[in-house]
Amino acid sequence: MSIYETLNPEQQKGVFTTEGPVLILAGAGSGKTRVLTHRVAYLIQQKGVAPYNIMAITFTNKAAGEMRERIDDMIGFGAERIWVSTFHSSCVRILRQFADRLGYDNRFTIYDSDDQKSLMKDICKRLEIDTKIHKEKAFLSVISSAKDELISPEEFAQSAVGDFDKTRQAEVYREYQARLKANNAMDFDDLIMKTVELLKYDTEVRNYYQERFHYIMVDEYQDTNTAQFELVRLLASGRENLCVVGDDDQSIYKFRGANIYNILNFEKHYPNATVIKLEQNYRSTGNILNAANGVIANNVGRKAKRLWTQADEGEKIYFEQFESAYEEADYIAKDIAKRVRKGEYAYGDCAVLYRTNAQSRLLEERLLLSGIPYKIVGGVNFYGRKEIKDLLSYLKVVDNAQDDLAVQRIINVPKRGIGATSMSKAADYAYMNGMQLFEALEQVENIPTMGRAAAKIIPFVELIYQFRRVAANEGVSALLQHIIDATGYVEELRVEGTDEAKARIENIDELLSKVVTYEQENEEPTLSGFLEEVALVADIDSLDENASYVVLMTLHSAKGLEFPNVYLAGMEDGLFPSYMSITADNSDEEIEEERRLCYVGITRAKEHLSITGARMRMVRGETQYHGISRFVKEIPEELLQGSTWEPKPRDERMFSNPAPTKTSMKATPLAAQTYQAKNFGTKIQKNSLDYGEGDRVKHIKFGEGTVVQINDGGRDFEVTVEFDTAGRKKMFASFAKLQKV
DNA sequence: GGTTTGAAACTTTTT
DNA sequence: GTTTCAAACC
Repeated sequence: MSIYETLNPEQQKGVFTTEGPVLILAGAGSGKTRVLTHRVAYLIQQKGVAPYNIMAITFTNKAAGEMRERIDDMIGFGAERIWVSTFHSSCVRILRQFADRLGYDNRFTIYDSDDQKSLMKDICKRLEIDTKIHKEKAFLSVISSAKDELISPEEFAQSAVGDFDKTRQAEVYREYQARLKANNAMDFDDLIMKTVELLKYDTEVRNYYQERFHYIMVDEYQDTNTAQFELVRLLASGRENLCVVGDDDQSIYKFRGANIYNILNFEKHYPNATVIKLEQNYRSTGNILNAANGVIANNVGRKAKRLWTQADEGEKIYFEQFESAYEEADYIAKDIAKRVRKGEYAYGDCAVLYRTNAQSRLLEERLLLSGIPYKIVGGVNFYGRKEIKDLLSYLKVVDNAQDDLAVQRIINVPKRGIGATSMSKAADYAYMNGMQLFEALEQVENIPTMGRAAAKIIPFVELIYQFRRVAANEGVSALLQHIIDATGYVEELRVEGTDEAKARIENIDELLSKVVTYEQENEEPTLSGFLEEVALVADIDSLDENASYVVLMTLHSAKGLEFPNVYLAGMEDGLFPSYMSITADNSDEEIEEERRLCYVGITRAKEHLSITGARMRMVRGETQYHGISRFVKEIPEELLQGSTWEPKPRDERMFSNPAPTKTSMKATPLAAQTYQAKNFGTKIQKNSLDYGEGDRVKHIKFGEGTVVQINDGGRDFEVTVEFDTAGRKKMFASFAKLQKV
């Protein structure tokens, strides 16, 4: 029996239709990855296509890795010659080869959003723009959108004529781009845009890649932006053996420039396209699927389709609205613990999904208290940590002397007595003479305004020279170790001795082992190669599905994943859909995007789905009151169990408005449902302390300790605790949430 | 030049 | 509730 017989007829069609443009509309859980991997196998085994001629593009490294692994299993030898990678790494690979044709050095640096922000800050200073009025972030977002649409600084300036604000943006954009180039750096958007430029204007390069890639496949096509569309179009032009897979109902990255019309209008771009719909779902139970269908049916402007399954109805969806976010988190933690205890699920089968990263804190607290192993995806990226960025900046300076930003970052880390004044003198001198910062530092004795600081700068320059000599003779890991030793970075942390410093050292150790892994896994490890790999990883890439912990993440991060037991937390109007989307000018569109996000969330669940919300929740230190998310009300009622959204008896002192009934809620304008009340619910129960001086207590972060002193601070008690490991801390009783042991 | 302190902004989502 | 950033102080 051939491997293709296990596929359903539509999936087979997707595999066997190899020539010409193909659009596969693949609903959630319809086996699109199976189709893509089988398609690759079919091309190689049945059509005799060389692996070398096949390209598959995804959005995350994780997706690319999984696809590569599955293809490896199917065809074995030769699979490594296929290009399976993300948009960004594909582009870097092309640019490392040909960036010199655009006037860059092929060893360019990749700037992350932190780097972008520092650069922008500097530019605003140079252009004398008051960042109190015009935010750096606003400029960056304008520039990013322009790049997504392939609008160059020059074109932007032309379209800005007569518009004062836009003219200023154009100037910033031009300067920003000039500085990136001077620093021999590209931001994320540049990676795509510059590759498109290269393919568009350099016939030789275009021909080279068009000759190379005979068959191109793109995953998650609904999330491509204009630049990515153009990139794919250029690579595929000629043969046009282009197969795109996507689901318009799962398009959730509009804010990042994703153009939903890329998928909706695919048949217009390619009139001879074959369109295949995968509507059979192999993931979820009937109830979960019907809930998802019920919600998404409220969107207009989508391709008609309806997912179905052969699976049983399964359990009903559990829904409950809690009084506070605290109780909600408590319920989720207890429910997970209960199900694991009963042997129903392992920790690794459970995922908690939410709209915003900020929601993770409460959940984390409860899980920690219940002793449930968990992992939070997103939030602070490993490579975003200070100590990691510092060390990476050393590597960057060694690799690319033009990277002013990296020089700026490390010149006084660890402290060398080179302060802001000296650095701005050096930066001004470099700016005046059209040289890079490091060049200016190399000839610091020529900087007239520089006084005694010069004596401190010379050893720094020498240090970098020394690192370069090491880099020339030894591997990346040896270089990094040398940098750590020579700068005394870890030593300084060790002397500090605090828990935070210890955590930093651990992170640095992890960085070292990542370098070693990189060296082992690559045939030709290089410093640039390592830095590139580091720049392009996303947090989700590190997720291991077989691990035994509960996963907490945003709905966005959850796309493409599946779990037997899923919790959708914070299903409240004003949080999800977000207040921003409800009040936006184009509210209808924004709400539809949120609804797609909800659809993504529901369809992550295989067997069991719990939907929860809270009436009361702290947002930015302010207590807010929310009604139940409108999306919950779009789920057919017969699919739900648990408490429905009938209002519960409520505390009259807290709510002066009459409780909305089920029918009146639908009619009530939103503003009435989502109101804020300052200082409500934050009153402290002053007599509620169940511990006293001398008692043993437990704190979430600091562990156990002894209460030394309790002071009546008026509105709250101020408690001093001597912790066994963390030392003496003073804290307010209402915040510390100490527990008597 | 470095450290401390207080105010202000922040949160929608990220390759 | 947390983080970031500037001013004031050492």
